[in-house]
Amino acid sequence: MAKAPILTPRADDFPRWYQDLLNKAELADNGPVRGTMVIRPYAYALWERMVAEVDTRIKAAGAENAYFPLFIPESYLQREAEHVEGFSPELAIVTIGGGKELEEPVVVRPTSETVIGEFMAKWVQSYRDLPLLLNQWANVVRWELRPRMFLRTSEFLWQEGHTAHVDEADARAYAERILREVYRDFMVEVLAMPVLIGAKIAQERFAGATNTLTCEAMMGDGKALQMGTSHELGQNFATAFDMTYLDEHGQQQTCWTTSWGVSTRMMGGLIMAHGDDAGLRIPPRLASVQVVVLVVRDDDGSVADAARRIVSELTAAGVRARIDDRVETGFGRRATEWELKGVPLRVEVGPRDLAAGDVVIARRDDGSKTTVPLESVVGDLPGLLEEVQHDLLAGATAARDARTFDVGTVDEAIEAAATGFARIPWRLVDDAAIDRMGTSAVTVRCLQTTDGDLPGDEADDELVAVCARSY
RNA sequence: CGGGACGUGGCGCAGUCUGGGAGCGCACCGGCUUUGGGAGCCGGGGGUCGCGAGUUCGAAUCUCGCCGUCCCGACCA
Repeated sequence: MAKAPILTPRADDFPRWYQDLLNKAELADNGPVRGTMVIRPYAYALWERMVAEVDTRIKAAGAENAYFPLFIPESYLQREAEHVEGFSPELAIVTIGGGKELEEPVVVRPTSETVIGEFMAKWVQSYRDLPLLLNQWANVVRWELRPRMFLRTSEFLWQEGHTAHVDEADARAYAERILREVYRDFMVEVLAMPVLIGAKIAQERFAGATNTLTCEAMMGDGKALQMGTSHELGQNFATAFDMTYLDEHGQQQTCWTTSWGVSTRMMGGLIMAHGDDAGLRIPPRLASVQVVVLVVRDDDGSVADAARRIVSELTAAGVRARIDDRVETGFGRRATEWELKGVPLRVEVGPRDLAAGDVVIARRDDGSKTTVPLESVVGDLPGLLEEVQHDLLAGATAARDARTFDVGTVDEAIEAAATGFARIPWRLVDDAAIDRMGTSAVTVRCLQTTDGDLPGDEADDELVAVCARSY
């Protein structure tokens, strides 16, 4: 009598579960060119919600949006040695335009430090022009050898912020501010993902950065995912692009710059952090559809009328609600579809409910159902959405903590990282240890203070290295 | 890019070893009955068997090449 599972159970084959979910929840398809993907409307609606929430926070941090070209002269990349070395293997380069060989090949941007640096240099003349705080929403291309939908695709959508500052302290403070007030705040408060913040070790830094800060999340299989990064670029790009200004003493100075980004990779993180064997579980503050009002059946049109009334009242109350009145399709199928898509709350209305003056509310996060009076449902739902939001974060935090282990040796770290995160004193991790962990696919995800904050002035031997397998 | 597995209607697969009718389940379309957890019955539509060569009277099936997908590794913000 047991039906075949809708999705491959996560415990059986996590990657397969992920693929199944992308298909069944109508999130994405592979594109015709290897490594590319088509983002379907439901997933794109979620991305648009992410964009809206992140964009609001970026603007609150003082940055302005602009747009720079997709094509970058190859020579720009070459001006910063580490940068070009880091990106060369994954560049897409256009050599023919308009049917003719180009005099200088153009690269399809893998990131825009170089073009933006060129223009920042032009725009910054005085210390009064600083800080210069820019952001752009764009697509970028990095030719990937091993693509994975949303997590690593050859083309992806993202936001890249680029800023220039008078000195190192100001640049550092801004890079940290973005990490805390934009990225972590968004991930914790909206995505309900309890991300760790920390600094990357030298080997894991962005090509051309002097310091890379990161938000790391734990996925449902215990592996880590880098959800966003904020870089201090020192004066590397400022020097390469002659980004200078006159200070208040009339002295020529070189800027200090930062860059920071989050991408459609966060979609993959959202899926793998909250998804369960029945599908997605979208946190309410993110959800493009927070409540679906499902007409169970309708003999005379009265049920649909009641459902429409609920939807319009919810909409008026600021809830993102929609109706499902496809009564020609069975109840069970439709309930299953909305579960796959992770809609946080489902309101079920049928003739029996209506006769009793009730509706049924089903929570996606814990599967519970409660019957409530029709009159109170609209008033109750906003609070219930917040409760679901809170419980998803609490659940993800508990799941992460249950798989996080403080260890005292590299061997223990490797063992703990097989199922989750290992926290080990950084002073115990030398180059040989990093190599040894590497053979078990374990890497240092970030360095933190013992209480989980960004490294500051403390000596290295007081820091903790969080180690894990990762995507 | 190295190792492995796999490409057959939208999805999941059988058929390939041993060459000769392109099939099954789900999904889709129509009708009737249904509708409180993945509906039932009847009737339908849809596939150059990944692509290209080759062997053969004849290729989904054998050979070679290429492309793609998934896993592992290397690489990678």
